[in-house]
Amino acid sequence: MGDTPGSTGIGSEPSLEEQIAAYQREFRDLDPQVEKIVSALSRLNRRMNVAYGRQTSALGISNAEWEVLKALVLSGAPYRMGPSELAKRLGLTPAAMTHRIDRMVAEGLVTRERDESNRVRVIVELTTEGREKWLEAMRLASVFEEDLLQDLSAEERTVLGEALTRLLRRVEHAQPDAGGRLTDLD
Amino acid sequence: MGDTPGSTGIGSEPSLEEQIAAYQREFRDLDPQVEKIVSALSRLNRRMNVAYGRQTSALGISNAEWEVLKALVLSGAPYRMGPSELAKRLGLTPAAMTHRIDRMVAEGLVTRERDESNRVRVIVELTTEGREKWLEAMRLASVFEEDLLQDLSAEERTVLGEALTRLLRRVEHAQPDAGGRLTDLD
DNA sequence: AAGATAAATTTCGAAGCTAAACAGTACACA
DNA sequence: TGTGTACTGTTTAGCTTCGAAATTTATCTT
Repeated sequence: MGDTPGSTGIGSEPSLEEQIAAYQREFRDLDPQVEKIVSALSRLNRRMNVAYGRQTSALGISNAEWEVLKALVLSGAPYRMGPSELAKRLGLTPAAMTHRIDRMVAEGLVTRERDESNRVRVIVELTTEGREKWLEAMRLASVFEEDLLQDLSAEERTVLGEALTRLLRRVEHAQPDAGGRLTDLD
Repeated sequence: MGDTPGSTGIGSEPSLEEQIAAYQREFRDLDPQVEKIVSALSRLNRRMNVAYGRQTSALGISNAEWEVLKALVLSGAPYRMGPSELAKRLGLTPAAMTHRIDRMVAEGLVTRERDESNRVRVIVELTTEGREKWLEAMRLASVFEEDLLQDLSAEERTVLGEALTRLLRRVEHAQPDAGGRLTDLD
C-alpha cells in the first residue's frame, strides 16, 4: 500500500525506494510490486497537486475557489448554477457554499443574483474574469502535463490510460461512497 | 488536464467521459489522451483516499494522526522522533506539531517525554496501541490494494509501475518545491 | 388562505493552522 | 566560571474554513 490514508503534506520525504524498503521491513505480507504502483501513484498525484497549487495561487485563487470555477465552467455556457447544486457537486453543506460564494463574489469571480422566475432560488454565474482565470490556469496546467508525459511513448500512453481507467472503474463500482476523511496516500 | 488544482471533495461528479468531453468543449488545445491519463490518475487517487479514509476512521484515527503514525513506524524501531523532526517530515510548523502530539498523547497513540541526555529535546514514541493501529490499517489497506489491482496482468503491472515511477522522477526533478496549496486534481 | 415544503442565509461554535512571543537548555568562549 | 548565543519546544492570540441548527423568504398544495 502506498502509504495508505497518509496525507497531503509535502515535507522532506524519504525516496520512494527507501520508503518501500521501510514498508517491507515493518509490514511483512506486502507485494512489492503492488506497493510500488500504489506509492508511486499517490506520490505522483501529490506532486502534481503541488504544481497545480502553485500555478493557481500565482493567479490568486485558492483551491476552494478553483473547485467552484471548475464546476461552473464544466456546466457549460452560460456558466450558471444554483448554490445547492454546487454544494452537492462539491460535497459541501449549503452553509459552507454560501460562505464560499460570499468570498468569490467579493473577489469578482462570480456574481450572485436571485432567479426572477423563482425567487427562492439564487443563480451563481461566472464572471468574465472568473472564466479567464480558469482558462489561464488550464493553459498553465496543460503545458505542465504535456511536459510531464513527454517521455512516454504513444504505446505507453495508451497502456497507462487504459490501465488507469480500468482501475478507476473498479474502484467506482466497489465504492458505496460514504463518509470518511480524505487525504493523500503515501 | 485532469481538472487541475481541483480539490478533494467527492460530491456527485459527472463520469470521466463526460468530464473529458466538457474539457474538450471548453478548452480547445487539449490532448484527449493526456487528459484521460491525468484525470483518471487524479480521480483514482481520490477514490482510493476515500477508501483509506473510511478504513482509518473506522479505527478511530484521523488523517493527521495517520501521518504521524506512519512517520514513526517508518523511522524504524524504537519508533522515536523529535517534534521538530516530525514537523519537518510532515511539513508543519512546530506549533501545529505540538498540538497534534497533544491530541495523540491524550488518545494513547504516542508518549511524549523529555530526552534525559539533552533536556532541550523531546522524544515522541509510538505506543504499542499506536503501532497496532498502524498495523491494522495496513492490513486493511493491503487487502484493498490487492483487490484493486486484481485485474491487471503481470505485464501490465510492470509497465504501470515503471511508467508511474518514471513520471514521478520527472516531477521530483522539476519541482523546486515551494509553497502552494495542495489539492486533488479532477 | 393555511400549512407544508424548499432554498438560501445567518448565527454560533469547532477544528486546525500560523506567527510571534516565551521559556528552558546546551554550548562556545573569553 | 560566567555570559552571550543558538536551538527546541510550548504558549498565546488570531485567522480561515467549515458544519449544525435556527431563520427568512418564496413557492406549492389543497
